[in-house]
Amino acid sequence: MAQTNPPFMSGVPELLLLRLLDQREMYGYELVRSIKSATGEAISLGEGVIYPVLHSLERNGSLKSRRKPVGGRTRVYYSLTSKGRKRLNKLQDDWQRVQSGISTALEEGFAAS
Amino acid sequence: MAQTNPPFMSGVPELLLLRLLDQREMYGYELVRSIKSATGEAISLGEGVIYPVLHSLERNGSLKSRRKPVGGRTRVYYSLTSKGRKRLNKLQDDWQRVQSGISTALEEGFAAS
DNA sequence: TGAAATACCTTTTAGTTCGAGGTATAGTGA
DNA sequence: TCACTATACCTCGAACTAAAAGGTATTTCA
Repeated sequence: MAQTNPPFMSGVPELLLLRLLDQREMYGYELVRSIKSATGEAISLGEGVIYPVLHSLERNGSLKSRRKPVGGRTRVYYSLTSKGRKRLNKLQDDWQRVQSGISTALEEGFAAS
Repeated sequence: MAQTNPPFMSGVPELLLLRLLDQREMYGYELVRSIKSATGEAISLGEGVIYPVLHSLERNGSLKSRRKPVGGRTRVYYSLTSKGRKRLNKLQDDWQRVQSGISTALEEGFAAS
C-alpha cells in the first residue's frame, strides 16, 4: 500500500535525525530505536526511511560518517557538520512556524462571539 | 522550481480546509485568504493548492458543494459532510500525535547531565 | 540447529504540494 | 473610454519523498 505523503510527516525524518545527531554520534540501526524513544513512542520510522535520508544528508554535506568495527560487525557512525547544524536550525524554524500557525487555526473559535 | 513536499506541509492543506469549513460554509477564493489570517499569516496556500484539494475532498465524500450566483459571478460554496467531520477528527489526532512527539524530541537535552 | 537480533542496504510506489499559467467578469480611477 | 486590479474559477507538470517490502550477512542465544 506504501502510504506515501502520510499526514504531517514530510520533513520529519530529516529533522529528527539532525536533532539526535546534534546530541551525539550514532549509527543507523541505533537511530531507528532512538527516534521511537525520543518521541515518546509517538513516531516510528523504519530502516527503509532512515538509511536513504542518512545517505542523502551525507551527500549534501550535512552529515559526515566513519566506519567503526564493533565485535565482528561494522557500524557506520554519523555526526553533524556545520552545514548540518545550519540545516537543523532552519528546519526547527520552519517547524515552529507551521506548528504555531496550525495551533492558532485549531484553537480559534473557542470564544466565537 | 516547484518546491514540492516542503518541510512539514504534508496533510496541512487538507486539515486547514476541513477545520475552516467545519465552522462555516465558504468558497475557494475566500478560503485562500482565510487560511492566511486563521494561521496568523504563518501559512499561505495558493489557489493551485486549494482547488485540487477541495475537488478531491468532494470526490471522496468529505465535502459537498453548492453553486451560488453572487452579483454576476458564481461562487462554489463548500461544507462538511459527516464523513468530512470524521476525517477532520482523524487528522487532528494525527497532528496531535506528531506534534507532541516532535516537541518531546526537540525539548530533550535541556537537563543533559 | 535454528531463530531472533543486529546491521547494512536498494527498489518501487504513490501520491501531493507548489508554481505557473489560463479564462472571465466586476469594479475602480484617470 | 481605457487600463488595471480584484474577484473567482480552473488545470497541468515537476519535483520531492515517506513507506513497505525485500535483500545480504553476521552474531547471539536457547
